[in-house]
Amino acid sequence: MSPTKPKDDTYHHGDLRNALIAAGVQMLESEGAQGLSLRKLAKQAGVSHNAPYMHFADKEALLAAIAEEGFHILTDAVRSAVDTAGDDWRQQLSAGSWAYVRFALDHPSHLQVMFLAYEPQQYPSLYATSTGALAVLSELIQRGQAQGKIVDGDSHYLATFVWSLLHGVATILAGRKMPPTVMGRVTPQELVRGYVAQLIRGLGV
Amino acid sequence: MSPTKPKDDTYHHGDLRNALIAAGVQMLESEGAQGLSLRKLAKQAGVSHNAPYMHFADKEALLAAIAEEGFHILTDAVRSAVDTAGDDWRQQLSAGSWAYVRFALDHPSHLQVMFLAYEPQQYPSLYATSTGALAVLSELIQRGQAQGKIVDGDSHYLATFVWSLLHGVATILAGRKMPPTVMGRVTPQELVRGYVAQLIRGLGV
DNA sequence: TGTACATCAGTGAACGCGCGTTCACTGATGTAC
DNA sequence: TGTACATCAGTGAACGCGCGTTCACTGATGTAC
Repeated sequence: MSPTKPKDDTYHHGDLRNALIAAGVQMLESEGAQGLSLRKLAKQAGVSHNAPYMHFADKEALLAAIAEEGFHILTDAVRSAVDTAGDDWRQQLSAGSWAYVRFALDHPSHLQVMFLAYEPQQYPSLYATSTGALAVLSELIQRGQAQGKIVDGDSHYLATFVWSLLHGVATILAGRKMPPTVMGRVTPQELVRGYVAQLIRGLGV
Repeated sequence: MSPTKPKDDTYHHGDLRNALIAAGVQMLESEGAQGLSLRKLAKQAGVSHNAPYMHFADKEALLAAIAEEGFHILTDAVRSAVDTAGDDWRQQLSAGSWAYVRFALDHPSHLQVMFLAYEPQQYPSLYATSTGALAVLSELIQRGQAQGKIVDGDSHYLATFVWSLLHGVATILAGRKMPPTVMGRVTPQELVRGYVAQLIRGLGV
């Protein structure tokens, strides 16, 4: 067994912190936010129920770490969708937008935990990470402005506008609140695509 | 004691169902969604801890009723803001939008409970009520179209676009995720006002 | 009007459970000499 | 290289608690006759 490998069956877990976070991500999917408990996570990580306290002050701290991981996953998903969408700027925006909403539909409980009102001073790292997707949108908008596809103006502010729209559809769809009069005619992806088109029309030069 | 008055200190509560819902609304504010329990609600309503089962099948059913009440409150707030905003259409949209977001800021835990993914078939009344604010937006947009303030097109669809934007800002602000680079310069109300202006510019004729 | 009775909306005790957290502890690891 | 020792990351038992739900029950109310 090489010393760089994660060691199994040892007294020291080696990477319990990350194992707990991973278990949390998975458990949010299978049990929902309500059913997530410290003890279950410890069990899932194959460790005694109080071992988590070596790495997290309390349950909320662990929850915050799981939320932060969610923002990493979400940001990566949006970024990679944008990066692989080809050269057309509108395509890039559309792909990134759909990636955002798809995350919400695939992981509704995770999104819910991510958008709890954590005290920013208490979890500065979470706070910093939570604007990752916004940063991607911001860059994208700057590129759109450079290419003359979209109005000039504070790109960061415009990005929050787009973010709000995306986060709204995402939450409404994930909460099953979009009325059947709309969802009967259109898939979620088509809806988002339509919104983005509307958005570009609105922000167009 | 007149027979039409709600009776105090009787064996039969008289309006326990609504009392439990009211207690729930209040408790969401004081304790958050996590801290809401059947037993506490019963206690708050001055009734034994299992009396709620006379009116609700289980905890989720009570939660759904509290969510539904939230949609009523939200819808009324938006409608009354629109109705009292004077004759200017833009003012009406702006006022209604701010009412929506303000509800989220004032009652973040209630909003959270409202947007859980309840099974629509199981709670049809909740499902119907949940689009109340959207209906108000829809009427407003139709009025805007009639007045030539805004592009033609499916008003209901356009309303979901506006709703998504509003719900997004609301959730992002309530979850304390709007970056300080934006919030340092602007109040929530100014932000929403700016978004609405941007929206009208985008949807303008 | 008085009475019997069905129905409704509560009570109080009890269930089993899983929770977050604390405590004293111990095995594994790394390092100074 | 070997050894002593500090430090770190776990364990296992125990705490007190509040939870949702079930059960057998009882008081209050309305109605048929």
